[in-house]
Parts: sequence; C-alpha cells; structure tokens
Amino acid sequence: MAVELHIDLKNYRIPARKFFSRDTRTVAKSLLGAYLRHETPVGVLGGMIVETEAYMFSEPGCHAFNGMTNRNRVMFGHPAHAYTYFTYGAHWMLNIVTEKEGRGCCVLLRALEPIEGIEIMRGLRQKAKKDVDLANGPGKLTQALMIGKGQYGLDVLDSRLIVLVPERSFRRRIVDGYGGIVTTTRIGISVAEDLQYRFYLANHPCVSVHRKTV
DNA sequence: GAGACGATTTTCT
DNA sequence: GAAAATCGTCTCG
Repeated sequence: MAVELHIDLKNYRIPARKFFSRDTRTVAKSLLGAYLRHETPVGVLGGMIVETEAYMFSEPGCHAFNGMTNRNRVMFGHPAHAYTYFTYGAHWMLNIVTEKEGRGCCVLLRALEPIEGIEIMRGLRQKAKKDVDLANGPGKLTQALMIGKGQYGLDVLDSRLIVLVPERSFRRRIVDGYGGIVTTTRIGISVAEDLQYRFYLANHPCVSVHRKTV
C-alpha cells in the first residue's frame, strides 16, 4: 500500500557531527527517513533515504578491514564525510563515514525516494521505466544524483552534498507510515554474510530488494 | 517474478 | 591477474 507522506524540508535540519560518530548500525538505521540533497550545476537533486547498510572496520565485508589504502583513506578520517568508490567497471557507490576518527566505518546508501529534481533524474537515468526505479539501488542512486569521484571526501554537513535529518515526530510518522524498519543481511557481498547490517523502510516502493528477515 | 549471466575498469595482491 | 558493497537483459514459467 502506498503511503502518501508529504516530505517537506521544513521538517528537516542538518544534524550535529555527533549524529555520525555513533555506532555504525545505529547511524545506518537512523538515516532511514533522512534527506540526501545534492546541489549540482544543472539543479538540485534530492530525496529520502529508504535503504542503508552498515560496514564495520572489524568485519571482512568492510573495505577498511585490511587497513588503509589510497582508495579507502577517507574512511579513517572524520565522520560525516563521503566515501565514494567505483566498482564492477560501471558503478559508483556512496557511503558516509561514521564513528570516531580513525576507526574506518561507514554506511552505504542503497536507495532513495526521488523528491527534488525528478525531471533531471529521468534524463540521467534513461533506463528507468518508472520514477520508482530512478534510485532504487546503490549504483542507480549515484547515477540519479550525479555522485561520483568528484564527491569523494565531501563533508555532508557542509558542502554541496548534504544530509538532513527529520524532526523526531516527523521521523516517527515516516517510519510508522511505512510499516517500520526491516533488518536483513547485506546484499552483494560474499563474506560476513551472516551479519544483519542492512536496514530499510518495510513497505517503501523504492527499496532495491524486499527480502524477508533471515 | 525469479534466476542466470555478461559488461567493464579500478583497485589491490 | 582476480575480484568486485551492481545493473540491465535475457530466459523460463
């Protein structure tokens, strides 16, 4: 059942950096219902985050597990910075660094409900048959929002790429309206497959894969 | 609607 | 040189 919730930016604000320095799984869950907004030369692109995954430095699914490399170095910096990387020869992924400086944890943003700049997104994602398909996957999300190498290391509290969080009561309406939060194992990895580090809004149409809790 | 598979290039071993 | 935090297309039912 579709839930008609008017997402108004008046209900959102930029959080303190402390929001991102908490436990990565807590941050991943808390980001459901948050708003990702990218000011690009062709217009503002934005939407509500509906699906995330946590990556902890202490488990092999995480790029930081084997220490710092040139690719992942931003993960070891301050929280709330963007970690973008390229994979499968075609796709960019967008993560946000979490926990205390030096730990190497992040949250992968996997899916978004398009809200601002939908016309532009349609041009950027011509393969999408419906608007629901504009950003319902990590690779699609970055393509729809023009996120890639140029956004590596940006501070999502103070840059052209920002994350806003809903007020407490509004967030409750979002989460309840979509039937709560589902926790599952992560998608597309071949290690640490038992960890339930994926979170999404239960009945939201823009979630990439609706998988029952394992 | 679900499962199989190829594309393509960066990164690290 | 292999693997990769994916996507779109194809096939079958």
